[in-house]
Amino acid sequence: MSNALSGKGRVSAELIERIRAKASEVGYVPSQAGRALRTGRTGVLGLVLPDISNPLFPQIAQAIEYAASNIGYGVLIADSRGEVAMQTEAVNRLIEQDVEGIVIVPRRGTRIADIGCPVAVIDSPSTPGNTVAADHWQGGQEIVEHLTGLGHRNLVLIGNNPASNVQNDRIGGMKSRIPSDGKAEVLWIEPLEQEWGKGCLLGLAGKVAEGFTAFVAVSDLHALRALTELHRAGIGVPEEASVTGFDDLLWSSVVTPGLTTMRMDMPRIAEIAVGALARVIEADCPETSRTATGTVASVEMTKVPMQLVVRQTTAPAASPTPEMSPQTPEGKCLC
Amino acid sequence: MSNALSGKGRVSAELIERIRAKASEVGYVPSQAGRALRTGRTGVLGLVLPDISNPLFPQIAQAIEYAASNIGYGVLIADSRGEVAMQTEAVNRLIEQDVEGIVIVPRRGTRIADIGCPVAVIDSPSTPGNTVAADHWQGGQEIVEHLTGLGHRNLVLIGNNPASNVQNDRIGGMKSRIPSDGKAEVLWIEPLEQEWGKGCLLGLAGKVAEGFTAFVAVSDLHALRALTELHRAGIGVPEEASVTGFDDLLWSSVVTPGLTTMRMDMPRIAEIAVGALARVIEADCPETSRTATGTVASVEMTKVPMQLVVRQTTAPAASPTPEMSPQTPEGKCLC
DNA sequence: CTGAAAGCGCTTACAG
DNA sequence: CTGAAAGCGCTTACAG
Repeated sequence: MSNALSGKGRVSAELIERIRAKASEVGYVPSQAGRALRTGRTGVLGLVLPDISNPLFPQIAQAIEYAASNIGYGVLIADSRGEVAMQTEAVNRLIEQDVEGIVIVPRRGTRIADIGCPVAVIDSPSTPGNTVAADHWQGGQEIVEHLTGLGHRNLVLIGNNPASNVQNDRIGGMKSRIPSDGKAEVLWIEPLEQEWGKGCLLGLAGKVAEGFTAFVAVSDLHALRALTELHRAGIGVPEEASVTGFDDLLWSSVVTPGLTTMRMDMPRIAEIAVGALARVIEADCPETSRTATGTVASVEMTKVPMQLVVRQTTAPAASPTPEMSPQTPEGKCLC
Repeated sequence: MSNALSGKGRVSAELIERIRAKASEVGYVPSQAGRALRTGRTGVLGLVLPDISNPLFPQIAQAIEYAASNIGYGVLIADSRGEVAMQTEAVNRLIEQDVEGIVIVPRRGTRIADIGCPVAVIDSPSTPGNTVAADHWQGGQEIVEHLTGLGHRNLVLIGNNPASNVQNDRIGGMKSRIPSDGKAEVLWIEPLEQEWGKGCLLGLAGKVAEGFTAFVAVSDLHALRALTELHRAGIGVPEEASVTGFDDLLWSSVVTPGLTTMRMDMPRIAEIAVGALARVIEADCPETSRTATGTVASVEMTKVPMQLVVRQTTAPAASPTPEMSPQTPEGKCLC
């Protein structure tokens, strides 16, 4: 009977008739609850995010939601608000809500225990038990290659947390591409978890005086800070110094000059994470109803390349091979 | 029997025994699916967001999730990706997933049709059928009062979309507080939906020459743009001109000088929206099982005041009543 | 006061 | 090839 609706059995005139009948009845919506109970499938994935201070939140959440809805899953969010304890609690809440799998962007330094449902972890490739991540190392390499290609030799690398896998990967990649005739200095600008300097300086002007011509930050936030400090010190960007960031946050294209940065391919990352989850869920399901266990161990870790976004904060310092003219902003200006 | 677990009936030794038995069985999790089917309650709310380009996304999502989980609801997200058609589709997807109510942050200019489930709308107070919103008008008033209090008389108001209720409320509020001995000029800086100026200027330096001393933007994004343009033009902020934004986006405290801005009380807004939903859901439910209809009409529109956040981009222009010293950044500096 | 039974809406083997 | 029945896990009136 309901085969008509689901299109399983073979009906012809009946099919159309039934569908009409059902559809006309004040908009029949085939309650997920009943289906869920019967099939053990809820069609819902959980998404656990670290905390609001992560400016990538929107990109991640949107990408996961998109990838999930594309293959017919809903996404239940849970925010761990930066506390490790909350992260576990968030996971439990999601499980109680019958999610079939969980995508988790772990809080820094957190290991994900083997909970009783499939899990996909999005973090740095250096994180053990990870599922998918941007290739931060390669990102670091590319941004430095971009700068050295422009002729820069002396770079200041700016990070704020030596304990972060993501930042270490990025900086490691950067270092690996410093040419033999160049040098790099790492500037860790903040004790962990601390409010940012309000008016306190990093001494970037001094670095310029020392001969550094490029400031390579591990995030756009740091780059923005460097940018404003250089502005204040009267150092022209990109004429006298180049600045780059990471992540291509929303405002990065808005500041003047626009920030050169590396972008993660979040849609791809999300697709892989959600796809991996869907695979084990759909393989697991016929057998074990709602006791689907185990992490997504079968899926080996995937690294997704990052993409260089060249804007106006990078330019030839003393360019032997000028890759592009920073004087020509792409896009027309209608002001 | 299961009364023991739920704590309804009165059992004493039995209670403890049962709980032990259940709890020991590989961690009994009282499947939402069964409960949902029986009670018609899924305990899940939907959240429909406009699109990723809204930098408030994280604040909103986090606040809603927090408010919802506080009163025992989960949050299923749906992103309308900026398309009006997708918004309806997103709502339908959520309904199919048996959400009991929907919080919707509508796409600009969209009216929410009466769908078959309780809805709470978060938008500008000027939007008809709204449930709760920040008091953007009052926000505009306060930011201008802050500036006039510092002695500013000639203000440039910066917006980008005259069709936005939010922006109009903010600018309306601003205008209403321009003193009789002052003047205000509105600068609409962008044709709708257009890529931002990459290097193209707003002519802010000219405004300064004309005697304007404060630039009051409807969003931090615009303020940041103004800030960088003034920097480039060699105009000191806040010495020669003050700049203010709106929304207190993440990076607003990071730029140097920190951006003075108005902040929405998102936790409060979320609490009201979710609370309104919960009220009609829980009132509605005993009678109509899963056919809970109607919008949250019973809840009259609520305006939540915005809060001034003073940082370093505002200062006395020619201050008759200096409210605070901008030279003293709050917070210690450990650099 | 406690335990067995009915039924929420669905799907899917199973009998007709 | 089609229609009636069983059962997913829960809750809640109802009989003992």
